[in-house]
Amino acid sequence: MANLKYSRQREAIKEFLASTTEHPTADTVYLHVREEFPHISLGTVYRNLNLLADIGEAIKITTPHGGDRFDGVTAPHYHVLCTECRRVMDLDMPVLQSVNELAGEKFNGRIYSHNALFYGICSNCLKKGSKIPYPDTLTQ
Amino acid sequence: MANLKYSRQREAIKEFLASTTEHPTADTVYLHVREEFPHISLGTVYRNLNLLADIGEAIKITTPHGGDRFDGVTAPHYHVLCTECRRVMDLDMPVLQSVNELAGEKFNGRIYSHNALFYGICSNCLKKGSKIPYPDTLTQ
DNA sequence: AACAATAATAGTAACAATTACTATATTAAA
DNA sequence: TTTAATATAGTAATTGTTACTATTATTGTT
Repeated sequence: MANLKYSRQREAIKEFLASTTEHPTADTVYLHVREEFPHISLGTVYRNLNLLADIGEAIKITTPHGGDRFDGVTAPHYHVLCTECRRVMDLDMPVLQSVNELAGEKFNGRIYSHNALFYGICSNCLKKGSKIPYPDTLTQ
Repeated sequence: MANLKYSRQREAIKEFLASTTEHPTADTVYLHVREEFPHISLGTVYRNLNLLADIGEAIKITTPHGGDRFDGVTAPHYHVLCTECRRVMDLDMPVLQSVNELAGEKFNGRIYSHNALFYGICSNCLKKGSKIPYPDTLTQ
């Protein structure tokens, strides 16, 4: 593993991640960090976000729409994707660690983790009259 | 909803999806269907795969690496991603429908489904000596 | 404080996956 | 068999992301 060297840009990226629960994309992080570092490059943002994810200081969330999102909260937790506005929200529900073993029994190999993405309509979009889409089972 | 009109290309795509459990990418589908339709365009493959997913005759699986994958089996089920060889495999385990309600209690809105992707090492890669990577918790 | 070794950066180009566009062809139905 | 609608092939454009490179910043050492 390569030695990490401090960088102010990386620190700003971490701070921004810590300050939001919006699960921003790399581009959103870029737009915000650019307020402090007007010359920061998008590549630097990507490199650092991936680095943070690699060393376990951030989580990369892959969703069916748009680019990957990043989360500064590294404690295992699930997410909800509002399929109307495409916001990604935290779900304050314990991670079902036991399903890894359950799944392992059915799998010819080793399972060490899982993630779950819930699909729903957020309260905001419900207010606006959004309905659950068809097909209502999008389980991958 | 637009009226669907039969197309031989779409039929071939469906047949190929039905014939495999490999969860192919659009490109892989393209390469195979091209054996029967040498002039089929990649755009046609994408359009039809997305169409099939929209009408519930296929499932689109988004993974953290590489392009989306497609599955002709539409009954809800989970998948395992081997983080070594990146194969996506079916998991023969009942979908935990009850967690949707569980999650709904914790979410200010409506939840209608979820998907889960398990991370592991397949038997093949275990044989080759592959180990579980660090961090061992990749739960998004 | 100056130096050397290493890692990080900005800026740009390249890449991969996917969608959009358009003129032609196929399908379905009158 | 004409007509209207949908689908196609081929291509260009877009999006999200990574790779490259010369320069700069960091860190440890004299």
